[in-house]
Amino acid sequence: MPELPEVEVLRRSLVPHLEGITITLTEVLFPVLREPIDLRSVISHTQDGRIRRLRRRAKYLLIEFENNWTLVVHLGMSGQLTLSEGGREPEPHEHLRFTLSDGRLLRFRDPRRFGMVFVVPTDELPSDRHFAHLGIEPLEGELTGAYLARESVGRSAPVKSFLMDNRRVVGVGNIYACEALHLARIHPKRSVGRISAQRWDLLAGAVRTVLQRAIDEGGTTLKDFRDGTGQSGYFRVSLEVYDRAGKPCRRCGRVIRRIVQTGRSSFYCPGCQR
DNA sequence: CGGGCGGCCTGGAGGC
DNA sequence: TGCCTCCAGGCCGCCC
Repeated sequence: MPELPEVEVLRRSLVPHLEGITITLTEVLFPVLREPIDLRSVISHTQDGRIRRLRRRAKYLLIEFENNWTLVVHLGMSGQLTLSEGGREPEPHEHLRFTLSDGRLLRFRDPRRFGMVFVVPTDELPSDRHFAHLGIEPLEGELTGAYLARESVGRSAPVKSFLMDNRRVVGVGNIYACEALHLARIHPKRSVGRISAQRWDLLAGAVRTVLQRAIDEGGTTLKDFRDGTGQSGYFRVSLEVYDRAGKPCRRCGRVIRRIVQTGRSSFYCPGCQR
């Protein structure tokens, strides 16, 4: 599900509801995720804690408490973090829930269990093993063609895998890698060793443009993405290539193709992308 | 050592 | 209707 835009949309949707709020009860219903939830530490550092602010790093949502601990949530492929006003009946695949001081619930559900939930002291977050190797944030001014060109020196990987490698740039997953490459008119299989400086500039701009537009549209809901209040995103209708195999390119009319690269589907236009 | 691949899970779609 | 296979937005570790 969630690439950078979806996590950012989730974060923004939760800010007005969570910042300054106190958690009165933390309950772990089903601790089994890819990394098991450490009940003791999650409960002891969030229950009775007051949320200072919500941040994001890469595809991780960071819920920072005034006790200087941070609750880290990763949605994996199918995770959802939603506020609910209704009853307290457990929902399907509900792993964890927080009761807020106003009585509402913040629920974490994740059918496929690729998500992650853990706590870490806020000042130790950068050196945590989930974060230490991460590359730059694409929307914070550091992503330039020169940076990408520099990072690609001595490599031969296809540009799509390179874009999705979070040691270089974070937040770009399968959908937005395909979309950015289409916008920059680069074939997903092109080797990073054979991309000109001008084309790197174009690609850096395309990544930022695509991510920003997706945020503006509330993210991409293919199936199950919802923000913290249950809203779907609308960027799906703006996708130019992702999941459009067999349909015409809206820019040149050629038929969009699907290929498989490192086990993932890549969608591209054989007319525009060389 | 860069990079490709399998594995982790459930559920929905489509073929027969 | 039911059973099977394939596929899905991420990430890590293993292996060549």
